[in-house]
Amino acid sequence: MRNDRQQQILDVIREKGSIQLGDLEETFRDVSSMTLRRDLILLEKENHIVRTKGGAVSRQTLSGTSSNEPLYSFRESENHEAKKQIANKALVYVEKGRSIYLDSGTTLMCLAKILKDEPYTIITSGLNIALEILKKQNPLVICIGGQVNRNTISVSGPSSSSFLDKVNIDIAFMSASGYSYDSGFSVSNISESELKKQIIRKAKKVIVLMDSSKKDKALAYTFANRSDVDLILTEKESDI
Amino acid sequence: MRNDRQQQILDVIREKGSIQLGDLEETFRDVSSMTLRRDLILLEKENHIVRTKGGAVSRQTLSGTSSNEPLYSFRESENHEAKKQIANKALVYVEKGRSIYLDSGTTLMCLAKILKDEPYTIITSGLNIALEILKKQNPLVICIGGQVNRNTISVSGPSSSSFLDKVNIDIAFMSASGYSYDSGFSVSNISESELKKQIIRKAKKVIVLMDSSKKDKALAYTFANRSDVDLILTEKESDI
DNA sequence: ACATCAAATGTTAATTTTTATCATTATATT
DNA sequence: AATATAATGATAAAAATTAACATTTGATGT
Repeated sequence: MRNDRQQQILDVIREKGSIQLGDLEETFRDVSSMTLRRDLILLEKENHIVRTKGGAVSRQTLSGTSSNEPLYSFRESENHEAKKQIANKALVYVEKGRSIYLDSGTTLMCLAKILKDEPYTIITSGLNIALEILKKQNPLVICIGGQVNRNTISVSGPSSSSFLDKVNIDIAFMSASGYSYDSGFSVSNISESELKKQIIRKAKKVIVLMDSSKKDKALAYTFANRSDVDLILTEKESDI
Repeated sequence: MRNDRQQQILDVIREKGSIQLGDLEETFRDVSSMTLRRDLILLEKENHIVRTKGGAVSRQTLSGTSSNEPLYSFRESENHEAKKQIANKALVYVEKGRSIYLDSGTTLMCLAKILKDEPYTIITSGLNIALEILKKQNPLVICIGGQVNRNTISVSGPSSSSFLDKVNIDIAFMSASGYSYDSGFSVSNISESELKKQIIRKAKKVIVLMDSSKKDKALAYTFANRSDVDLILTEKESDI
């Protein structure tokens, strides 16, 4: 129904909020602009985006903020089953008493939901993730400061960096918008990329949670190479 | 800034969710299509719509499935009516383009909800307040980092302080748990008290929003005296 | 391996929409 | 009334979209 490229396009649009056709042409040099155009037409038919002149914007919804409701409407989240599987795999690596970083993103939100209510320190850049963990009684929640991105509901920016100097991270669970052998792990937002770099430098152990649709994709900003991370968890049997 | 016709166009787009330029031309036969086009450009600049090829869609339908959701939909907290009154009084002091600090607390949440969707920088320690402001299109949202308090859903702590060094605050809207002539403004949590102190030092103008039930109460930690703040807003006629 | 079909993609011209520019008309200000 | 300023109109140039058809790719059955 929707192929890999189309999924990736949707991911980028959701992350950035909007896109220009020219940007897509640069990212997907191996297909014609007409194909990309057709991809956008499909995504618009599926009601995920609205096409504009020369591009498209995301229809992604911020739903009610009564702190009990999830911020993303999860039924619409793609690959939800895969994400739940990945989160379950990650659960094994979460140890009581540790200092744990949870990146932003829907996969990490899945992990946040199923985390045991035990005393650890959860550090996160995702506002919705912080609120989710707050529902539990025992974890200490630390939210990174910075400018909030409307699309990812996560903070980043220069002020985030200095904030991180002071915290220790035992284990970091990271997300990525794309991974390829040549480009490593990448996202489409530079300040989020910088934040991720810094997290990875600080963390003693780094685990990337990534459903397989992200594989062989390269986005604008690489934040890590394969050798920078300790483990990649996917929904497939064999992790990369 | 926005004329009658433009307001009418926006109303129609919001009601129908989207519009085609042709429909507008039929409705407004007395102006040229170029003028209607310019109207749409203006409305897009104001972030109320997104222009598409041959028309436009409302940002409300873009970002909200439940456009019917009432403005005040959160649970009635204690003294809710008073808080709404106070928030309305505060609204007058909010100027476009400024850098504004919103403290945590339900009164400030009231203010967050009724803030106009205009371009200012909102700095806040309240995670729920940040999320509320994020629903709007224009404000830049900056969230302070730190440890999150489960009861107030707000951040504070040593790391918050260094974060604040880098931001400027034109006007700070503060809350308090108690006020008395002798003890000044007080709260019951030391790190929140420290954060408030620092905010007040940095802000060019300080306004305290406080329903009258807080009067003549003193809590453990004083963060300011009457002379440290410029204005106190209450639900009563005469502000203190 | 081959033929065949269907789906996906590429190419190009025609069409539509948008932008840019400048002329014109309204509105306000002194 | 004179002048400036803003809003609108008209039109050509530019850009993006669509439509139509050609080509490639990938799967399937023989």
